[in-house]
This record gives sequence, C-alpha cells and structure tokens, in this order.
Amino acid sequence: MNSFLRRIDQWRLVLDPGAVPGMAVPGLIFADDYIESILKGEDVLSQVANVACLPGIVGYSMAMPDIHQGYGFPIGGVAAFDVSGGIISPGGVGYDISCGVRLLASKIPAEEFRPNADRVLAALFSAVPCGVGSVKDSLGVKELDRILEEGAVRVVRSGRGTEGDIRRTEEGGCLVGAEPGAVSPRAKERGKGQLGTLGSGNHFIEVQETEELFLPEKAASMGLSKGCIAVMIHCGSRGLGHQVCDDYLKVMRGAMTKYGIAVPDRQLCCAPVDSQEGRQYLGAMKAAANFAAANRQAIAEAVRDVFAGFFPGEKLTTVYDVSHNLASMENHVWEGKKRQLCVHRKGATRAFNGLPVLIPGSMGTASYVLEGTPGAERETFGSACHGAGRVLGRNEAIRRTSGRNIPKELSAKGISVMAEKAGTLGEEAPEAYKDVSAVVEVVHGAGLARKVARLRPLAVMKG
DNA sequence: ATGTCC
Repeated sequence: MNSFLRRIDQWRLVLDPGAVPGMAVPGLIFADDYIESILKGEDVLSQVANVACLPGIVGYSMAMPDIHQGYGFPIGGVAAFDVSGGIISPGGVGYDISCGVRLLASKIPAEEFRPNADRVLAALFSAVPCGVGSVKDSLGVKELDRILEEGAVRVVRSGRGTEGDIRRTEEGGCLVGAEPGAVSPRAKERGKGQLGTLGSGNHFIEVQETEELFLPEKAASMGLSKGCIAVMIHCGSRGLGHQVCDDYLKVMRGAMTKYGIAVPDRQLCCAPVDSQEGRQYLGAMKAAANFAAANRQAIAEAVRDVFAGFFPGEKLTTVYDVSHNLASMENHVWEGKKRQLCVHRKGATRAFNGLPVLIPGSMGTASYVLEGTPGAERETFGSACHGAGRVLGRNEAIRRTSGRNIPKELSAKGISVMAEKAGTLGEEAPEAYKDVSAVVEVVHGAGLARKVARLRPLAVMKG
C-alpha cells in the first residue's frame, strides 16, 4: 500500500489508483512527515483506497491528518458523492451520528477559576449524568419526536438557552428534513432517557483557559479573551444515534444486491443517495443529529447552571456548536462545475469560509479554535480535521497505561481530572493520540482552516 | 462510539 503513496507537497500525499482494484479516484491525504510516519504503520490507507471504489465518488477519497482506522470508512475521512449515481453510507458517518463540539466563552479569569476547579468538577458530575438511566425525567414519545424534528431549537424554545445559542449552532441547531418516523422504536427507547447526558470514551466537558490568540480580532468576535476560561463540551447522539447506525447498516446490507452495488468491504454497505433506503437513512441520520444538537444544548444549560453557582452574573456565551460526524447534501463547485453532492464527514469538521472549526485535543492537551477558508471550500468540500486522532487502539492504550496514576500525572501539569469510570483514563491517555498541534499545523499549512486560538485544559470531566 | 451480545 505504501508504494502507491506519493508526496506532492509539504502537506499532501496522494494515494494512486491501483492501490486496490476498482478505485474510481485517487486518495488525498493531508499529512506532513510526522503524520505520514504514523499512518504508514497502520492499515488505514486501505480504508482510504476502499472508499475510492464507491459509486459516484467525486474528486478524491480524502483523509485529514487525524486519520485513523474506523468502521469501513476511516475516521478523519471526507468523501463526496454525486447525487445522481452516488451513494450514502452509514459507515461514512459513523456510529456516533453528529458527535460534535460546543464551545462556551466567558470573561472569568483563569486565576479566579483555579481555586474552584475541584468543586466545579464535582458540581458538573451532579448536573450532567454520564450514563444511561441516570436522567430523572425521561422524554415522552411526542416530546422526543419534537426533539428529533427540531433539535436544539426545541430545547431553547422550551426555555433552556438563548437565540444566540441557535444562531451560533451549525444549521441553526436544526437539520431540516429530519424524519422521526424513520427512527426505529428501539432507537427511541434508547434515546428517551439520554437527553442531557455526556456519554463516555472520548466525550468530555472541559474547562479551558484561552492561552494564545493567533487572530485576536477574530477571537474577540467569538467572545474569546486571553487568560479567561471557556468550556468545551464534546458529545454526540448517545444510544439513539448508535441504534440508528446499527439499524441502517442492516437496511443497507439488504439494499446492496437490490441496487447491484459491489463494495470491497462489507462495512462500506450503502445505497444510492436517491433511493428509498438512502433517503430514509438521511432522514433518520438528521433526526439523530438533531438529538445530538439538543443534547449539547441541554448540557450547555446544565453547565451554565453550575457556573452560575460559583460565578454569579458571569455569562457563558456560545462560540459555536459543530458536528464532525455527518453526511450533508451540499452544493460545491468541482472542476468548474456546480454540483449537488452528498458530503460524508466522519471525524472531519465542516469548515465553511469564516465559520468556526472546533478542534478538541486529547485529554490533558490543548484544544484549538480555527476558522474555515475558501481553500477548504475549493479543495475539501469545505472540510477540516476534527481532533488529535488516535494512534493506539483502546485495548492497547489500556494495556500500556496499566498501573499508572493518570490524574496525578495531569495534576502535575495543573490539570484536574475526574472520571466516571477509571478505565476511561487509560484508553484516553494522551499518548493514545497524535499530537493535536501537529494535526492543526497541517490543516493550517494546507490552507483548509486558519488558527484563531489555542486553549489549555484546567479541569476535565470524563464519562 | 455503544444498555461493549437480544
């Protein structure tokens, strides 16, 4: 596989067709030498090549520098398919539909927060449940359907949030065309008690200090002040989105023979965008995405309640809320032609010109705020990276960190960490991830997104 | 990621 990889400049590698039989387009991987050295030791390039074989793919099978192995499609992958002749695939979105990031900004100086860090963390654990069955009032059938249809807008209209929250959420907090009826009863059963819950794994709530501004005016317009705290929320659609993915992987497996589609890996099962199965998945995916946006809105409100107790009168304003696991129908110009495309971003963030791109770091490392560029719109259908990206599998990370006291290690760096489950700390240890700063340098250098600010963690709540 | 097997 490595012999088909060709460096074209400091930030880009091309994977030539021929890497696997049937590639309709080449691969395009955003990587410097550091990222290249990591991905050559993994089996992720064959996933980039396999995606390039799917019907109707336009341009390249793309991968961001935080690429690592996923279900069928690589995490960090971007793939756009023509509406006519192209496909939509649940594996190109991922199990955690519309997993994403909300960032809240404040004018609270980091020095004022620091003495309160441990008490704030304890209060966050009380205010935001992590797991299942921990929500006091589970949603009724009708209310859940409204959440699936209206997303974060429903939460705000119920009195939990501001119009500014909606304005600064991707697509206004509500994907139009969501179909609650395409979401299975089982998925709804899993979701009804999970609104306002964080989940586990790499999901977190983190209190951060805005430590460096690269574009001070842009940062100021987002509400970010150097030396002040911000709160980052990283979570998704919980069991509901997971069940939607599971349900539609089964649907797509059946649809493959019906539409005569052959794929090199059964995890890439898919249906034509413009088919009954394709449209149904899109409607269900949007509903799950609305659930995820509502979830982050509910959590943001719970965070505000906690901070109101410690810092009365201080506002936490939304910088932005953006997903990094979605398929989206978008118009893009490619090779001089305007085309309607189904853009799959799996572990990749939409990076439209001037809009914020939120990049959570791994536990104990920096996070970044970037802004999208015309370069991204020209080259990657308006996409950039989504985070650090794993270098170690979960089991390998747990194995290598056994016996270590990770909270103590992070405490030595001035970071308070509390986790619901001790095991999460091992699988999320910093060395399980790539260097997020190096990942960000690649998308910045390649001109996909500009660095606006770097934030460093002060207190971390892990699921 | 995930009531880590209905």
